[in-house]
Amino acid sequence: MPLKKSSDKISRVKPSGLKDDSFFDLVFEIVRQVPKGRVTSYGAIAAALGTRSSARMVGWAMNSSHHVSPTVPAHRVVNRKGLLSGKMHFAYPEQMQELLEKEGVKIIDDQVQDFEKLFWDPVKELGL
DNA sequence: ACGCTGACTATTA
DNA sequence: CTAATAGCCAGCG
Repeated sequence: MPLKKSSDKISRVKPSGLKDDSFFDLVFEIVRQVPKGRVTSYGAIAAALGTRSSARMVGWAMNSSHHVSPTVPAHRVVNRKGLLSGKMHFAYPEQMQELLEKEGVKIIDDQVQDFEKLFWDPVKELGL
């Protein structure tokens, strides 16, 4: 892969307004690849990046996804139980469920129905 | 600079 | 099955 060593250490800094080529961008790319009407989990994304234990950072990355373009379908990312744990971080909590249902995903009491069937595993689908 | 928090998960009891 | 605990690491007071 083309490496850009502008410094002796890996860049994790955030130069004023400039996007960083860290973990965060990788998360966004994977989330954008989630097919419509499917969902995935934070842990699955973290695992695809090789940082299974850092599932929390995936959620944190989602938090940054708001000011990233193109739009990141963060509503397709739920926790491992299929619960819409991140719904309260959207513009308004019901938005996440609305978007999912619009894509054909059934949700009852913040729980994705047929979660295992709709689950899209990036590790498996991307062949990692 | 230190400590707490958090859109999580795997492990253990 | 549920409940409690540890690990994870970037941001914020």
